Amino acid sequence: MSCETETVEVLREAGHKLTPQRLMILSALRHAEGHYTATEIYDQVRAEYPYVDISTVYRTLGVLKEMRLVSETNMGTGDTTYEWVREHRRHHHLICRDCDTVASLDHQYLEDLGAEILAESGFKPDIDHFAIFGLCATCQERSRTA
Amino acid sequence: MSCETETVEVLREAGHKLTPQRLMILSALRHAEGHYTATEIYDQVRAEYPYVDISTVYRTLGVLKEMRLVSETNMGTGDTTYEWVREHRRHHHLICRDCDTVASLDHQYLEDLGAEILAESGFKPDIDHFAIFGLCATCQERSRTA
DNA sequence: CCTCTACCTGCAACTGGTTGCAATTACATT
DNA sequence: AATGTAATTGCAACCAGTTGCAGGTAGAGG
Repeated sequence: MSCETETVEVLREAGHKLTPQRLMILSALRHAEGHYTATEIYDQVRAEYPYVDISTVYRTLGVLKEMRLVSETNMGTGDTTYEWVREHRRHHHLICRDCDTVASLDHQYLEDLGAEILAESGFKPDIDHFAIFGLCATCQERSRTA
Repeated sequence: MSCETETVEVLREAGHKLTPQRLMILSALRHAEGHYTATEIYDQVRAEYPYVDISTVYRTLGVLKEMRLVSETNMGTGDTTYEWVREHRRHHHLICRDCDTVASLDHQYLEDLGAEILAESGFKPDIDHFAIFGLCATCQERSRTA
C-alpha cells in the first residue's frame, strides 16, 4: 500500500472516504497495465474480499473518473474499459469498424486539438483516452475493389 | 416516401431488405431534427404500428450506423442518441462534466484532425458526431477559487 | 476514547441494450 | 405468378450498468 500514499491523500483532500473496498479497487487498477472492464476489476477484488458488490465497483470507478485518475473508454466491444491514467504514456486508439483492428494514435494530435479548443472557446477538454472509429487502410482498399 | 427513394436504393444495393418496420424507422429519423434516443424512435414508430419490437429498432439503427447514415453518440446522459447524418450541418459537442452544459464545436477542428490522421497513418476516421467532455470556462473558474 | 454525521456499502429492483431462436418475409430467379 | 433462400422479425432470456434505500463505517471534533 506504500506507493499508494499520494493517491490516498488526493482522494481524502477531495472529501472522499477511504474504505477497504476502495483501496482494493484502487490497488487493482494501479498495479495493472492496460484496460480493464468493470467485471474484471470486480472479479479481482472479489478474490480477496468476496462480499463486494458490483455497484460499489461502478461507484468507485465513477469517483475516480470524476477526479480524472482513471479514464473510461468505449472500445466498441460491448463493454466499457477503465485504465489508470499515467501522465507519461498517454495514448489513444484507432479502431477499424470492419475488421476491429486496433492501432495506437500518438497523443500529440489530440493534445494540439485540445489546446486549440481551449484557446478559442475557453472550454478545457479531458483528453485522456480517446477511441476513434473508422476504416483502416486495408479495409478501405477492400471496399474500393468490392 | 418520395424523398426517401435515394436512401432506399443505397440500402438495397448494400444487400439490405426494405421492410415496413425499417421504412418507418428511417422516416422517423429523416424527418426529425436533432438527436433521438432509441426509445424515442421506438415510441414514434409504435404509434403507427404497435407490434414493432425494440430490438428491431436497435438492429436497424445498427445497420444505418454501419452505413454511416446515422451517427451514434453518448452525450453523457445515460442513453445513447442517434441522428441522421447530413453532410452539410456537421457538428460536434463540448459537454461540461460539472454543470452538464452543452456547447457546439465547429466541424473544422475535427475535419483537420481527421485529414492529418489519414495522411500520416492511412486510417480514415469517421468524424460524424463527436461528444468531447471537459470543463467549461465557468466551472474551471469555480474550481480554481474553491 | 467516544460521539456524531455525512458518506459509503450491499441489496434488490430496475433500465438500456444485446442475443439465440423459430417463424416469417423481401425479393431474386425462374 | 410460383419458388427458394437468406435476411429480418418478435419474443424471451439475458448481460451491463444505475438507482433508492436502510443499515453501517470513516474520520472529524470534542
